[in-house]
Amino acid sequence: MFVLIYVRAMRVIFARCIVRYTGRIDAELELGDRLIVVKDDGAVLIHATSGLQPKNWMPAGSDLVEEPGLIRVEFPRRDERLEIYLIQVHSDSDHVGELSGRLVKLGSEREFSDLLAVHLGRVEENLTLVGREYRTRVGPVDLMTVDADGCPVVIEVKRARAVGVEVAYQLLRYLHAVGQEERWEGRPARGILVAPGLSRPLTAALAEHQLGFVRLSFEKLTEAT
Amino acid sequence: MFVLIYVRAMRVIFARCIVRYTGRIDAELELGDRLIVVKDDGAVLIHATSGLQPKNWMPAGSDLVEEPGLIRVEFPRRDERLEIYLIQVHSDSDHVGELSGRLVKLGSEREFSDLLAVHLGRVEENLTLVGREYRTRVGPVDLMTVDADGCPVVIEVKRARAVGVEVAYQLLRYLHAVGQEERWEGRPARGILVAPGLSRPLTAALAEHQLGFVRLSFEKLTEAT
DNA sequence: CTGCAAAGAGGCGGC
DNA sequence: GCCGCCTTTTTGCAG
Repeated sequence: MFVLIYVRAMRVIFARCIVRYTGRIDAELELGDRLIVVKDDGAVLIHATSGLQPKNWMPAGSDLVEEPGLIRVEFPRRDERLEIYLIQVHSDSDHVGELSGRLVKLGSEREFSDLLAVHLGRVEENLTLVGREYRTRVGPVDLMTVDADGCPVVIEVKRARAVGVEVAYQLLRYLHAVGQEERWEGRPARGILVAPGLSRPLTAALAEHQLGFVRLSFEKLTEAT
Repeated sequence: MFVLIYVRAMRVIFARCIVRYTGRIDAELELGDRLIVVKDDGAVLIHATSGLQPKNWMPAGSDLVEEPGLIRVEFPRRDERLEIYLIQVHSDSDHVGELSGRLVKLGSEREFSDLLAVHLGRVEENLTLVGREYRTRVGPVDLMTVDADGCPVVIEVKRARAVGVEVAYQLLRYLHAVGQEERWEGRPARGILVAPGLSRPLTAALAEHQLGFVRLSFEKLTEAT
């Protein structure tokens, strides 16, 4: 009797190598010792001995061809190509994984927005939710609402500590689009940013363009409800 | 006689583990087999057997403490913490790298912009360069120029294949700021986007706000000059 | 597939 | 340090 276990393997090579990438840009990684990770879905990573980011990589779905001293990786659909010239292989081993548990995240912006949708009073009194990820011509509004007068109120939610100026213009862009929609029958639209904090230039931009701001963090919202 | 070689090492563990991250969010990576990479600068990566991105990570500069069956990684400055519970270690080895060559990239936006700065004629005739990364109140303009009439012309350069609507508003934001600067003595400012391609909504937005567009890619610019 | 925005984004350059 | 923005961003989601 056999028991079939869904097994996934990855190959890990530590080698002195030269790597060339061509596709979205052209890049050459000069001779050095690197960790090369080849995953079973075609993803490839080239890591140096320091630094968080990989020096080179190829996406999942890549095709891999091996010749002596050379690993070719291709992603034809985007015309990307990676060549790993192996000068000296220090180690080369396969690792078989039989178990792959999920990654569970708590506290993302989506959650913040979900929670805020049922506590609109924390933003302003007498707001009614019209839609989440409400679609406009120029992108989705986090929380589309109307106030007691039936005027549209666009709410943009950010979870990041420091929010930059570009957000004021993101909000203005949505307001511009919402202002052109017929369903509001010409009533003026307002915009409100909800975030834990602002950059100084953003503070100025919000004032200049008469955009609202409510200081609120995910932590504050969860602990107070 | 001793020869001192600057050596950099990284540790590579393949293990069945549970990982908990707390800091910017809270996350739990459930029991599974993962590749754990610990670099000599404190960077830590947790990779599953598939997928390009690490499931968890910690930045370079992190502090690492090891106990039996547990690796604690901390980044106190940002109050981030990672705990790796090692249930079963399949392999654990150190890799010493003696050589670390540079990564040389060709074709980034900076280069595109540099090249365009000396070939302004490809954008429009009779433009004069005023500055690169020209600072305004709301962010840096890629190429600040003036036309033959002394009117300011803001040029935004994008290298990506498909550019989204938000770029039209980035340009409008710069135009708004430039329009308030005294040095132009009230002359009207124009904006031009240079990119290889546009999304359909962006095409509409550029027309609606009377922004210019020049279709040009890094490849085209290099081959034609 | 297109289009847009979030990400524990990371990393760079300027001030 | 703050601030804005580019990235071979990657990833996810909706129409």
